Amino acid sequence: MTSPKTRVRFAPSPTGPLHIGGVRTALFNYLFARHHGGDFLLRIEDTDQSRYVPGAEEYILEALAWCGIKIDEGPRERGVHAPYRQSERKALYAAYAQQLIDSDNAYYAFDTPEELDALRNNAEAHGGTFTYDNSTRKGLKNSLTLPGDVCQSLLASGEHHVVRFKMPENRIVEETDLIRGHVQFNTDQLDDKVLFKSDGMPTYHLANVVDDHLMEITHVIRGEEWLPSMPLHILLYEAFGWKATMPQFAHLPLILKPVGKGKLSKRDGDQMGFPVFPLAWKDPKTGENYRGYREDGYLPDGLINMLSLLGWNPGTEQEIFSMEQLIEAFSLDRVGKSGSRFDPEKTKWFNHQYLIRHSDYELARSFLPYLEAKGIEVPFDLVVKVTGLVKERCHFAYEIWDQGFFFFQAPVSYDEKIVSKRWKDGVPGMMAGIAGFFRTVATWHAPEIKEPFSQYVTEKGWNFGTIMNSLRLCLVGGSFGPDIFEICEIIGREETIARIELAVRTLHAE
RNA sequence: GGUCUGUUCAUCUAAGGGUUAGGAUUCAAGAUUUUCAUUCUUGCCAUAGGGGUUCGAAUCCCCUACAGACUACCA
Repeated sequence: MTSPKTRVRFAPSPTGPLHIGGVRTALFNYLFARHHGGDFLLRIEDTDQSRYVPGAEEYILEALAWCGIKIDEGPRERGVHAPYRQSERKALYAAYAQQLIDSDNAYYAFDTPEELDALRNNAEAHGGTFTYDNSTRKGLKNSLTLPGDVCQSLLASGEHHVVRFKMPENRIVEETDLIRGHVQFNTDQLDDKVLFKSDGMPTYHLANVVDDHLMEITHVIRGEEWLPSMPLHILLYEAFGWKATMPQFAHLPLILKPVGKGKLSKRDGDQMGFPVFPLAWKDPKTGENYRGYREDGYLPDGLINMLSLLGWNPGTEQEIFSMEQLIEAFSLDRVGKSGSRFDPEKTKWFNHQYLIRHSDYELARSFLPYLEAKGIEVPFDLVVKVTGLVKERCHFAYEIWDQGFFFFQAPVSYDEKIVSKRWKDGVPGMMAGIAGFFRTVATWHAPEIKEPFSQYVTEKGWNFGTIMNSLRLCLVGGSFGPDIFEICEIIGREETIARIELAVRTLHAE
C-alpha cells in the first residue's frame, strides 16, 4: 500500500486581514507540502456570516501571493474538491450532522442563547462555571431529555435549535501530535460543542472535519490555540467512521508580543511601531488604517525568511534561506514547542540582508516610485548606478534617497554641526582652489580625478582630513555618503564645481 | 476556577546523558573606511527554583513557580 499524496490546507476565516502569525501558519503548511511533493490548499472558513468582512478574502489571496506562497487548490484555482469556500458548501453539512444524530453521536438542543447565558451568569455568581456537558445535558432542553413526539413537533414547527456533539463519558482520547508528541485528554473535561448552528450553518468543528475528510487532507498544521479542540475533532472522525484516514495533527507554537504579555495581536503593530500585517489594511467598518510590511518597504523574501525561523530552525547555522532552500530544509520535527517573541529588529536586519543581495537593477526599480514621489526625473541608468553605490548602507529601498539624494539634486542645506566643525578660516579659500584645480583635470573619472587631486593637495601642503571633509560638505551637505571621487564623477565636473562655489558663497567660516 | 501546553543569554535559537553550554539579532569597544554606513575583531549576557535517577543532567522523573492557549449557536 502506498501512502497517499501529502495534502495540507490553510483555512483562514475572512474576518479581517491575515496577520503575521497566520502568514507563518500558511508558510509552514506550504513548506511542508512542497517538501513532500504534495498539495497546498486554501479553504475559506466563512461559516460565521455575522463576522464576514468585505475585502478580507481578497486581502488573504493578495497577501499570500505577495509572500510567494502558491496555492494549488482554492477558491480561485478551483480543483476537484471545489468549492473551497465553506459558505458555498453549506448544503453539504446538514446531512453529516444528521448522520451523527442517527448514530447517537449528536443530539438536538433547543435551549436558547438567552437561557444558556442565564445559566452561565448564575453559575458565575456562585463562583462556578456552567458547561453544557455530560453532567448537565440531562437537565436541559434537548432530544435526549424531551419525549420523542415533543421533539419531533418542535422540529416540525421550525423551533430554533442546534445540533450538539454527545461527548462520551470518561474516555481517554490519546493522540501523537507531530510537534508535541503524545497528548491525552479525558472526555469528562470536554463539553458538548455545537456542531450545527440554528442559522443552518455548521460550526468550525463540524465543517473543518468534514472538509478535511472530503478534501483528503493528510496533515493538519495549525496554531496551538486549536490544541484543546483536537480531542473533539478526533472523536468526530471516529463517529463518522473516518478514523483510518484521519489526518495527522501538528500544533504550531504561538507568536508572542515583542514585549509584555500575550500573543501578538492586531493592535501591537501601531503601538510598538512595526507592522503586524503583510499588507496595509483599512478596516471597512471603523475606517482605521493598519500598516503593512509591503507598504513599509519590506521585501517579501526577507519577511518570509524571518518568519520561517520563528519556531523552526534548520539545525545548522545557516539563516539566509530562499523559498526553495526552505522547502528543501523544512521539517516538522525541527519545529519547537515554545512560543516565540516577535523581534522587529531582526526583521529589519533580514531586510537589509535581502536588500544587499538584490541586483542593483531590481532594487533601483523598487526605489523608482519613491523618486517619482519626490518629483525627480533622471535616467534609469543613473538610478541603478547610485543604488549600487549606496545599497549597503540601507535597510529599506526608500533609504536610497537618504543615502544618495545628492546624486539627484544639490544639497538644500548643510549640516550645522559639520559646518562648525569643518568650515574653519581658510577653508573657503582652499575650496576655491580645489574648484579651480577641478577645471584642469583631464579625464573626469573617479580614479583619474583622485590621482592628480592628491598631488595637488600635497603640493599645496594642505591637510587631507580638512580638504576631504570640507569637500564632502560642499557636495552632499554633510558627513556621509560613498567615495567622494565617485560622487564627483557621477554628478559631473560642472555640478561639482558649482556646488563648491555655492558653498563658498553661502557658508561663513568661523 | 478548570483543562491543556510550555520555560536555555534582553530577543530568535543550537546542544536528542559526557563541549570552557555554540550561533544570530540588539547593545558596547576596537580596526577598516582620511566621512557616514557596511565589513571585520573583541566583549557583555542564559540552562526558572527545588528535589530525585545516574559515575555524569540543559537533556530523564517529581514538585513548585512563572508564562501562554482554550474554556461562544467565533474561528
